[in-house]
Amino acid sequence: MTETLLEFFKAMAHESRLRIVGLLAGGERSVQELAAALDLKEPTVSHHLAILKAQGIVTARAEGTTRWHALDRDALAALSKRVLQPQAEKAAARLPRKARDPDAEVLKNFVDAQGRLKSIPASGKKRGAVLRWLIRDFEGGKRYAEAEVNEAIQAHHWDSATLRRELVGHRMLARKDRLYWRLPEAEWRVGGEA
Amino acid sequence: MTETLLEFFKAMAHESRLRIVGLLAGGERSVQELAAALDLKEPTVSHHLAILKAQGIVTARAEGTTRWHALDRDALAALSKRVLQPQAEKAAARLPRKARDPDAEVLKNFVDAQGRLKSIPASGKKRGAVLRWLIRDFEGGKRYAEAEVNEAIQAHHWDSATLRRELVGHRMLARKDRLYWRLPEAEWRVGGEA
DNA sequence: CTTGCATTTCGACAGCTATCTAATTAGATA
DNA sequence: TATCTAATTAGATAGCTGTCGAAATGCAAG
Repeated sequence: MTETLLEFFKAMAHESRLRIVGLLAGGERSVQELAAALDLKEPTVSHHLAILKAQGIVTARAEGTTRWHALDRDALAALSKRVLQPQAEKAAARLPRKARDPDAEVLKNFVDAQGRLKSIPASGKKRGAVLRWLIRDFEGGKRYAEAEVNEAIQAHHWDSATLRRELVGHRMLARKDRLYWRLPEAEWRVGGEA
Repeated sequence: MTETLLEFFKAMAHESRLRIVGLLAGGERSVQELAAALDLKEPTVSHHLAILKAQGIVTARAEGTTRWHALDRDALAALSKRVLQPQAEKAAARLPRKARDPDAEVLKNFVDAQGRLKSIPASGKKRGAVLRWLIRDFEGGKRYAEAEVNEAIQAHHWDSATLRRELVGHRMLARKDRLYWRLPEAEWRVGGEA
C-alpha cells in the first residue's frame, strides 16, 4: 500500500502511467494490449505497471502465462481523500496529552488539536516545555541528517530552522559533521521544570 | 487553473513542492522563510513556487518587496474530486445522441452512457456507424500525431490500434509520415448508410 | 538618482528515469 | 524434455528537471 502521498503523486505523474490507469478503468488488460494501445514496448509497460502495483493502484491476476491487470478502485478512493488533508496525520499522532506531564498545562495553550505549535513561546519556562515536547520525536543513539531534523520539526511548526537551533542551543540536540543526535537529559540546559 | 490531471500530479510529485504545500497549510510564507525551512536557496524555491502557481495551487500577494504565498484551498479541493473520476468527462461530453442521425439506433446499442464503446461491431453496417461516430472527433484540415489519434480514440475504446487501422482502411483517416488527417466524406469507403 | 533588499530569471551541471534491445524467467503444450 | 509464448529483468542511453551561483528585475527609502 502507498506509504506516502509523495510516492503516490510520483506514480501518477507520468503520461504513460496516467493513460494506463485510464485504460484499466475500462476493464482488465494484458501487458500486450496495453503496449499496443499506448504504442510502447512490453518491457516499458511492465516497468510502469510495477510502479503502479507498488502503490497498490493496480493489481494483477495470472491466467496461464498472461497477466490481467486491473485498477484497485478502493485504493484510489482512499488515497484521494488524503489529498485533502495534507500531512495532518503525522502531527496528530504526536499530540501532547499524557495527563501527569507537568508541561501539559503549557502545551495545552501552545499546541493545537492537530499537533501543530501555534507559536514559539518567548519566556524560558514555556519555551522549555515546548522544546521538551519536540525532543520526544528523536530517539537517543540515532543519527539524523539535517533534513530529517527539519522534517520532524515541521510536523509541528514551519520554522524548523529556529527551533532546530534552539534545541541545539539548549544542548538537547548535538551536531557534528551535518549529523544530529539527541543528548541525554542530564546535559540539557533548559529552564523551567526538569 | 490546472488544464490536465497530468500537470497537477507532476506539480505535486516532488518532495520540495509537497513540503512547500505542507508549510503553506500553516499560513502565508515568504520565499526566504520557505528557503530556510526547506534548506534550499531562494532561486530553487522560486522555481517550485512558479510551478505550483501555474497549477493554481498557490497564490501570491505582494507587500513591499516581499511576496506572501498561500495555498488556494478551493483549487485543491476541486482537483482532488477529479482524481476519483478519471477521464470519464472527456468521453461523456461526446455522447452520440442527436435524434435525427440515422446511425443513432446502432449507436444506442454499442455506446454506453459514459460515451464508451462497449464492443466493436463485426458487421459492415454497424461498424460503419461506429466509425462515422468516431471520426467526428477529428477536424478536417488538421494534422494529428499518432499519439493524438490514439488518445482521441481511447476516450471511447481501449483498442485504439485496431480502430485507428479501421479508420484508415475505410479512408476516413489518411496517413503519411506518421501524421494523420481526416478525409472528406466523399472519399470514405464505409458500408451502410451514407 | 543611488543604495539596499526580496525575488525572479538565466545558464550550467548533475542526477534521475522512461525507454529501448537483449537476455532471462515462467507457464502451457506437444 | 523441447518448444512456444507472455512477461519480467538487466543494461545502456537519452531527455528531463531540480539545484545552484550569478545576474537582472523591481520596490522602497534616503
